[in-house]
Amino acid sequence: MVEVAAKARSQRGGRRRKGAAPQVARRGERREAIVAAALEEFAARGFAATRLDDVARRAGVAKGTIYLYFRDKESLFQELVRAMVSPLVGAITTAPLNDVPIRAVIEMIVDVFVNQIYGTRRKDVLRLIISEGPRFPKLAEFYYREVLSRVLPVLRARLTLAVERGELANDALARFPQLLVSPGLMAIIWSSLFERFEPLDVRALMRAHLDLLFGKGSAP
Amino acid sequence: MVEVAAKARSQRGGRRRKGAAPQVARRGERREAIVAAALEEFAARGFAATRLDDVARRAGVAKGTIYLYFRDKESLFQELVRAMVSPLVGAITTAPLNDVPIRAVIEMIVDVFVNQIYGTRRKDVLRLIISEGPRFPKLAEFYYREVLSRVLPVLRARLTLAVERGELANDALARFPQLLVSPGLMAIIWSSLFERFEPLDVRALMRAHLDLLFGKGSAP
Amino acid sequence: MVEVAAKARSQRGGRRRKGAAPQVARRGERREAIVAAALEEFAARGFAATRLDDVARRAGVAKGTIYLYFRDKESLFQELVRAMVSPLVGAITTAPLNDVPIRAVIEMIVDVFVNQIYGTRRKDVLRLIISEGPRFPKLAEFYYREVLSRVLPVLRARLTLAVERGELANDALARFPQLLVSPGLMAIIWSSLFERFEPLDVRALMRAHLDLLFGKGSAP
Amino acid sequence: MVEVAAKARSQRGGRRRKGAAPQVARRGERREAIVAAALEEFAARGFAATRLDDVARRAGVAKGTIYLYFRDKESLFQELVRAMVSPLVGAITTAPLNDVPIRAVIEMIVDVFVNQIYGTRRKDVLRLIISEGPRFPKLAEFYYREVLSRVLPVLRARLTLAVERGELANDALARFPQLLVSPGLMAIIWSSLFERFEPLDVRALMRAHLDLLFGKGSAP
DNA sequence: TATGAATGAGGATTCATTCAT
DNA sequence: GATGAATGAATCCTCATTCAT
Repeated sequence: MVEVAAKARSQRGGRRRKGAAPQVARRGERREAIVAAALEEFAARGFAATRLDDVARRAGVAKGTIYLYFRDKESLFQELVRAMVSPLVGAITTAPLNDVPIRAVIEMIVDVFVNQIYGTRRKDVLRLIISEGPRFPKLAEFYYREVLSRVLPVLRARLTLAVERGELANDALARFPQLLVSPGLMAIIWSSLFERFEPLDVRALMRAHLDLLFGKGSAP
Repeated sequence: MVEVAAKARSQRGGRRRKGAAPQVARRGERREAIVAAALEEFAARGFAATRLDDVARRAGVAKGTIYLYFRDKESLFQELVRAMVSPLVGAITTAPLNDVPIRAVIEMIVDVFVNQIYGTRRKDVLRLIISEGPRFPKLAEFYYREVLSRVLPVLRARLTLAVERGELANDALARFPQLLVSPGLMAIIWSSLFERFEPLDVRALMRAHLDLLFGKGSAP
Repeated sequence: MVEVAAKARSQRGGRRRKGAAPQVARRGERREAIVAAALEEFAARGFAATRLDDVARRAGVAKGTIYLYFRDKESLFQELVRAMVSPLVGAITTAPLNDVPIRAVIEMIVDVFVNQIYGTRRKDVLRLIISEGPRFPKLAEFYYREVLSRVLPVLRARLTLAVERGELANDALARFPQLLVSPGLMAIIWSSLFERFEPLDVRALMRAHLDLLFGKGSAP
Repeated sequence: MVEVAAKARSQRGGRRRKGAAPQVARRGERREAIVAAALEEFAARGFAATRLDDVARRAGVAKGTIYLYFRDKESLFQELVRAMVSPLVGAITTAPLNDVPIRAVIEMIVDVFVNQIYGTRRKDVLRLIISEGPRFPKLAEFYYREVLSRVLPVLRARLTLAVERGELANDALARFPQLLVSPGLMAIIWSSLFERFEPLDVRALMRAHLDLLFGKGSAP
């Protein structure tokens, strides 16, 4: 807003509004600040127990401001999830999977999970989907439509190809690609519940998972 | 004006039986009815969004009656989880695992999961632990203490033995027994979120999981 | 069934102005309106039997508004008492008592009681302290600390001086300054209980009290 | 009840009711136990904050039993006060006051206050009348009718006689007999609020009060 | 008579949402 | 646009009162 205002002033000799507090700049940034704050709060308390008051405070805006960007609490929640989930889909679906050995494909997926999800806020988003999904059918639907219905077929196709090519010993993974990612799910849930009692080394867990799939020591 | 207040406040008090709601007889049954109703409601709405009013109505008791059996909403929730989880532990930890081939052990575990958890209300309880655990540290602790810290070591020991005996090709499972059950977790979560878009055949999923672990067609 | 809960719970939220209730303008005035309304209600019904709903209605604000100004019912009650009591202390403790004849001092005290307490809302506040004090130890402590522990020593000192100067026939008052004000207490209690059966003329009562202390007809 | 039952059995060969817990004996005693328990609780918490549950527990009876003896909470409260207050009235109104010097009369009153009221549970009853009276018009009326309207005229008559006889220097007390007892009121209230900060010696206070009325050292 | 489990109206408190400024 | 004071519906929990046993 500061920059915008300056530009406006030079263009038409305008005047800045009286005594405004230091504001987050342009509209987009404000929205992002709210989304970021909301993620923190929703992740920490869940949907129902999160107070918009706290979201506003954390975002550095007034409570009413949230309603300038989102219809209501539920919209904020759903848009937050959408905003965090969407960017991820493209990466996987557009990668040229067929020209790469299946093990490399799977290791790439594991890598993406560890680095792009588990190591980031997206982990919290996934946890929110798991926790709150049953109460937000639209959310589950969105996730299924935007993510699963795009990623799973691609994955299934590549895995089926791998079976046909003899890259995989059997068709278990091809029929249930979910088995590929279930350890990731486990890691997310474990960390949110039992980390303090018994930490879980995700990388080691995922490597062990690969060992199970391909046999320990197989060349990558 | 002064005079009416005290009298007015004394006008409370209940009446019995509104002529509906199947009355449960003894104390134990009533408690169970409340727990059962609470499980339904908590599973459907989550902890925060569940109204004790609804629990009471579903249990066929008055709102106040719940408080004769449970200190408050949180106690009801936690005791509900405990009551559902506790009975399961004994079965696994006391089984004579060492005298049985590892594949049989694992198939038994899969069986228990499918029949004693996935096919019952315990599935919902597990989902509740996953969803609400982060907000109820005591619950996560309880589950870790009562279930994981008992079951995992036993499992780990048996899997380690299997590695030593050459029953397993590598130590991945022994180091991360979580990998054994992660498909179960996946199934629970999938069913709660995506069942309506794409049903998941748990038995087939678990069989595929076994295929991955032991190779398809290996003798059971 | 699962789907409706979250949405339903979001349907809350207020609307403004129901087209009645005199709206109070600034923040300070609103707070005062609440305090004034609370005093009326607490005085009429006592702490426990007072409904914040009624306080809000009387103050012309919504129930929730009270919580913008006071943490809870108890805070409202205690702050109300403090706000009414505090202003009074200064007057007495700063008066130059030693340069005035003891009779004048005592008559001033009687005057202050009759005009600043008995003839005002402070009478109700005192009655509240008497009635509710045993249940609000903090309140009794506050009153002792802010009022009694300041006023009594000053009074005692002046009365002791009066004995030494021969202004008083004996040291009864100096040792128990409470005797000086006990008729005032009696008046407050009598009026709250028996006014309708037998009105009590406070001024006459206090004059009779003075007659007892100094002998009737003594020069003022 | 044990004795009664034994007698009954010997008289008509009766049988005791099955498995009764050890009970407070005859009806009157039970009622008294309830009243005694109620006094403790009401004195400690006030009318509104007292739970009949606690009264029942303290009395060693079931909650429902209270309703066999008293219509409701308010009745219990009022009857409790009545039961404690009534016995006291006779003593004062029937004493042959006219044949005794006024100082002896007053000292007797002070004595009765110290020993029969301040030193007993009646102190608590008086405090309850003071605290709760405004909310229980019937109670205030009862007290006025049963106590004040009987005692005050007698007292006033004797004090007037004392004035006429020259036993008293002026008519202050005769016109406001309340002045005679206001220190007692003060003592009750002080003890309930400020005892822990500054104990009050009632006997000394009342003696000082007498000193004020009659001059220190006057022969009793 | 006595019991105490059950009832459900009542009231304190919270917080999503609105809207005057 | 931005603010945040105000609103009031919603819900937890209490406890006087009832009544089946």
